[in-house]
Amino acid sequence: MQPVRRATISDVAAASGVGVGTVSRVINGAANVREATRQRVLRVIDQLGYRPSHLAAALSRGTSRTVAIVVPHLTRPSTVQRLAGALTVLSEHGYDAVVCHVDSPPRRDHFLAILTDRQRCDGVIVMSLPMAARQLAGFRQAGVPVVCVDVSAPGVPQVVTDDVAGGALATAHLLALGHRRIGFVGDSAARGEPGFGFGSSRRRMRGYRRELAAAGADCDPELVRLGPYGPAEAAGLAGRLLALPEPPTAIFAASDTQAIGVLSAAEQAGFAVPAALSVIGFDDIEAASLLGLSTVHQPLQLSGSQGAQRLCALLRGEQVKPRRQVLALRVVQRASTARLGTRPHRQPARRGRVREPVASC
Amino acid sequence: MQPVRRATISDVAAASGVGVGTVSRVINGAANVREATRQRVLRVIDQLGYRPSHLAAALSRGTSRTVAIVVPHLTRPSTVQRLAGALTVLSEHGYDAVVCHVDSPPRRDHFLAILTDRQRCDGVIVMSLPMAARQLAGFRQAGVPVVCVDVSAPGVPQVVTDDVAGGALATAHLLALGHRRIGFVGDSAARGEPGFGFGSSRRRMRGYRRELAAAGADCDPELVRLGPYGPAEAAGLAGRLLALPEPPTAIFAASDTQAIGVLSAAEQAGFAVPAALSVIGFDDIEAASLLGLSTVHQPLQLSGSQGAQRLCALLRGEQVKPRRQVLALRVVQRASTARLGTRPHRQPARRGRVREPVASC
DNA sequence: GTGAAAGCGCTAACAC
DNA sequence: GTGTTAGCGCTTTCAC
Repeated sequence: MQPVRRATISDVAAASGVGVGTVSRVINGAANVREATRQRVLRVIDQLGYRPSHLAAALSRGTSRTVAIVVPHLTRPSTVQRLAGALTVLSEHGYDAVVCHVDSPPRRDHFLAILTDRQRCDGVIVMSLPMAARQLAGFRQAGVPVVCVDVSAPGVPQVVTDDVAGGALATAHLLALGHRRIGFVGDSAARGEPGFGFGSSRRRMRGYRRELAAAGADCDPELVRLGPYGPAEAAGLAGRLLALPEPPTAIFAASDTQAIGVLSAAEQAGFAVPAALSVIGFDDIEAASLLGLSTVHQPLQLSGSQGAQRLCALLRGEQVKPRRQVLALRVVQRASTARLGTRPHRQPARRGRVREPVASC
Repeated sequence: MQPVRRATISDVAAASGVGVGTVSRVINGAANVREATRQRVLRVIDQLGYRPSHLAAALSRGTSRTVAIVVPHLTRPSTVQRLAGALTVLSEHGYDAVVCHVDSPPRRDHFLAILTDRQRCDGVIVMSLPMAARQLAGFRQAGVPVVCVDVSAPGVPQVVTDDVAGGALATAHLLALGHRRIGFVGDSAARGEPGFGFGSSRRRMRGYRRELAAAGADCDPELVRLGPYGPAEAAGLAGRLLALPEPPTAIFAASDTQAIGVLSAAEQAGFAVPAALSVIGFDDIEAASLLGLSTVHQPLQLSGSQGAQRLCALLRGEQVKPRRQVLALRVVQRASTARLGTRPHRQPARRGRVREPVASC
């Protein structure tokens, strides 16, 4: 039906009686083209149904205008928000974004390896994924700029939060409410997991332990329960916590998703929240405010957009000034945490007070 | 530090004393290369730190091995699952996936326009986004294969569910439990929204109306409440429904996310679920099972992977046989729906019974 | 099994 | 302003 051989730039040039250079200028909106010429070329382009070749342009130009985003756990609410933030910025800057979803260590290594191909992408954003020294060296050697989001890497521009401080913040909030027996529900560092052993859950737990120790509170190892990420799993862990002879009066979950599991377990076990059990999460995803969940807020979307912004700056040849950008964390108190011993007074479940900003940009 | 000019294939050829053709064969794992030669070339590649140019290879080959996914509402749980399903399959087939996140009609049109560029992508997957005839024609003319997921388009291979039937299914479930006054909470077709006026919510509502009419049940227009997507918004709508002089005894929400808002509103308004109010959602996202939410299950991830699979087949030059693939829907009953008039008997909140499969593959 | 050479379709530098 | 030309770095015949 359609002619098999599609028009190229030189077909357009010939048909409009100009050189390919001029056609190229018209296509790319260069200023130095007479309006009449421009119109004529445009008309021919339309008549011939000419569409420029993305590849040829990119090869000739020497840059693909593509950025790769390497990211595990895509289906977690926090991850998606980061991704969305990055996509918006990249798109605004005219970059295509190829998303590399990491669902296993081999896949991670695969992506990290091929992205050092020449002219595959102009830069890459690595989210929540610790990189091996060899992989970092690979990018450096290939001259492919990298920006990390939610993870650190030596010498790489990064947008992070202080998870340890955040864990401490959550714990301090509970301590301030008079709690002394505070449980923790977080991720086990499952073997074979993409970010094996270095996730945010671990760091938040460190903050929890530090704060407990500083307060001289109960550091019973039985109060710490780790398992696979997921609300149902967290519910299971919390259930066992609540079945203890001396159960905790408060639980800090490493993420809101897990905190939701904890809430569910509490209901199941007949612990009224917050009267009999205080619960605090981390992230401040959308569901948190709906459920009246107290949590540690972090700017998820912003982390993604900032990461992308920094990469774009890098690609413009600019320097990114403080290598490490630390985003602010703050406790948002809602209806799931209360003073120890308080009777079930109904609190507004929707609006939360904001407290204690921490860290800076 | 590093030599500015990086090695090309001809550098490798020269250094290993063979022609570029041979190097190309080695790189691409072609069979007809003597083992000794192969080893020698490989060694030189390593020494020179040679990395093939993705762009040059693609241009020369005439295909980018890239697939674009155009998708709105990325942060909705259902969308992410579809996306994840597609990404996995594409990656397995060696395709890069560029994700085009549509957050407004102009952006949608922008993406749909540039994706018809020659050699930009080998094919595109359009999710949950109705396409204009002109856009469809654009792809056809450009020879870029398109597959739709969660949306129909004339002449385009598509993976969908029967949302109307799903809406009817949910409603029938409530009717079977004895409910007659059944509310509906769904999306308003907000002007300026990407998929203006043709979302799944609308179709599910049609099924709801049809089923009510067929049963001769109450079709009070006051029982239908539409608003912007989101749990908080849905909670608001449900709140007003429950404040009615004669409130509904059951509510069907167009998505689980909105159903969660309804649950929250019910709690707020003092309606015990399911004793005083039955609630059913749609999608069966992870949170649904945790909250014991009855819902209409649809295979989200599968829709994405099937869409990708079909596109890959298309790109292999194969025919995709039934143009329209309809995925099965079924009601999953959990703890949020019960027979009208039933007293608050505790049901297991986690495990659900599965009922009434509908439609086929 | 291997080398030589012809493109792939465009951008950018340079001359007019 | 506009035309001409030299690459961009690879894949792929086609001989040998």
